[in-house]
Amino acid sequence: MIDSSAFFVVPCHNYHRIVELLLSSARSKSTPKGLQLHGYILKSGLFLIPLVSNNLINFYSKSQLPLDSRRAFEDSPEKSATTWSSIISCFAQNELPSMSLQFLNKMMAGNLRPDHHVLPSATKSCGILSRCDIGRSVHCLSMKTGYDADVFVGSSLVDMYAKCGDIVHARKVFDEMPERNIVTWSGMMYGYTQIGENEEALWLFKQALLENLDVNDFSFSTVLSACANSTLLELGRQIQGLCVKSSFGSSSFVGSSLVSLYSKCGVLEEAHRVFDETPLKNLGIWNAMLKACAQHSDAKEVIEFFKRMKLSGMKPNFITFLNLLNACSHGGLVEEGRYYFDLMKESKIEPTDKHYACLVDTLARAGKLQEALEVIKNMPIDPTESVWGALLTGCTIHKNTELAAFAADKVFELGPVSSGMHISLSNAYAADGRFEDAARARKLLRDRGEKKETGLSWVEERNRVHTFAAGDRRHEKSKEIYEKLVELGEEMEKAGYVADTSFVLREVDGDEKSQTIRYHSERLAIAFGLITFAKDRPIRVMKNLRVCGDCHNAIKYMSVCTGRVIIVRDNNRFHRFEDGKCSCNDYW
DNA sequence: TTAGGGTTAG
Repeated sequence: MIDSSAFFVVPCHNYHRIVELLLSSARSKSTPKGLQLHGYILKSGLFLIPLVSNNLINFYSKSQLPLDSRRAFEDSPEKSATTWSSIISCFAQNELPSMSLQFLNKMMAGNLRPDHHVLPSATKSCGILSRCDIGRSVHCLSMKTGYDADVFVGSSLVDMYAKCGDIVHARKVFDEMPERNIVTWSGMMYGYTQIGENEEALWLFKQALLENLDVNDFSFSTVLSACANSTLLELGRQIQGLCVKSSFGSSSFVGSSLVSLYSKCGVLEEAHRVFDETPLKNLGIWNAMLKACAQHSDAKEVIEFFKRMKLSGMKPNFITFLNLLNACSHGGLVEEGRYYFDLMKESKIEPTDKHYACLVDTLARAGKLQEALEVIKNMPIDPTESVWGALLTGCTIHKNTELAAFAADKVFELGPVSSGMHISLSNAYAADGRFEDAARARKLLRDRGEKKETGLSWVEERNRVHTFAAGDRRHEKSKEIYEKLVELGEEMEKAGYVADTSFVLREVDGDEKSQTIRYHSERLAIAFGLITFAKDRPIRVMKNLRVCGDCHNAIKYMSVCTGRVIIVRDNNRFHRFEDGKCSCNDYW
């Protein structure tokens, strides 16, 4: 029932007052007030006035009620370009991008030309759908109508191409635009971070500063995530300073990027501080903090944070659960892993292959190989490489060579395999005595001209990054680094360290094996840290691959012999070595 | 006195 008595004070002929009320309901997100207004508008016949019905469409759009918006659109007697623009933008903003494009077609079928308000919305819809093909048509349309010179249209095109991964066209549009603003620049920076060209994104940010553009929370969060991706701690700190100065320090988007930056750089305390100091916490910052705890192997704390998050009224999404499940698998928490997996279904969130991979990983690492296999068999979606890969890893740890080879077969059946996977497959077959298949896996790797990703470790020193590969002698302090490692090696052996050469897969004799292992990239990076940094400063090393078992053991001895804290981040988590122990409890 | 473009967390 709609009660119009509340509007007795509103003179019927003054529809401007109604428009004002609609606008203020949209702004204050007061849906009930808007619904009452709608009743009044219908009763009084005011919906016949285009300005009123257009505003009604916009009110529903801002209230995230696109279907009601559509009804208001249908009721509107005179559909001008503005009316179409309102409804097309409504669908683009309310997760109905396909419908937004359908309405663009309808608009054109009625001989109305899309203008500079419609085109950005339509382009945005193409970006959301990752439909570069349709996006190109909209681009052509913009050029034909001359609206491609408009800064809104151009910026939306840059973003659309970036979202579709077509950085070349994004850049072409960007370069050819007659006028650019901070939105255009942010879109371009975002595009580069999406394809891993973080340095290019940083360079653009610097240009934006030099051109005196008003950088804002959007640009800050993007550039900070570029720093996070490249673990550029010092640069990130400097940019944080700029954020604070320009009063974007309390933005939750900026906060999420900062939490992620500090977490990825191994400075967990700072991540906590940023989290605590961000006044309005959105889902992103909660997820970033959960991920930070998970990366630093604090499964219990992840669970505590999750409880706090629910108490604060924040609803989890699929990323939240991915972090929870990840924490459970790293912490060896089998029961908890199962619990959160079921909780996700209760929360009506469909598990993706990555969620299944986490569950399988948890079970398989704990030695529950048959259960893990059952989970895979009962999956409602097709198991992917990461799911079978998780089973394979567990089988390797628990030396079930037959099941490992079976998992490897399944991976092979899926078709092309990612580069690191060939080695795992080959090893699984070899362990099961299937040498021909092992050779086949290796041959595939060679045929495709792929090499195993080179293992690299790096250390940040002020604004410089020192990178090392295994056996690398290119560094200017190479001589001191190797001397340090030899000296330290002797102390470590006295303390009881024995090199375990089974981690070297190449077929070489024993001596050469221990030589190779002695100079893995992380050891060179640590030695550099030892001879460079003050004694009380932790040595932070980043690595792109997993740390091998022997290095993991060796670094424990290094922490004892030198009395230093050594923090190593591998491709998915942190190891904090202190007094001969590692924070991962040897479970990684 | 209506309508348009960019961000975080995986």
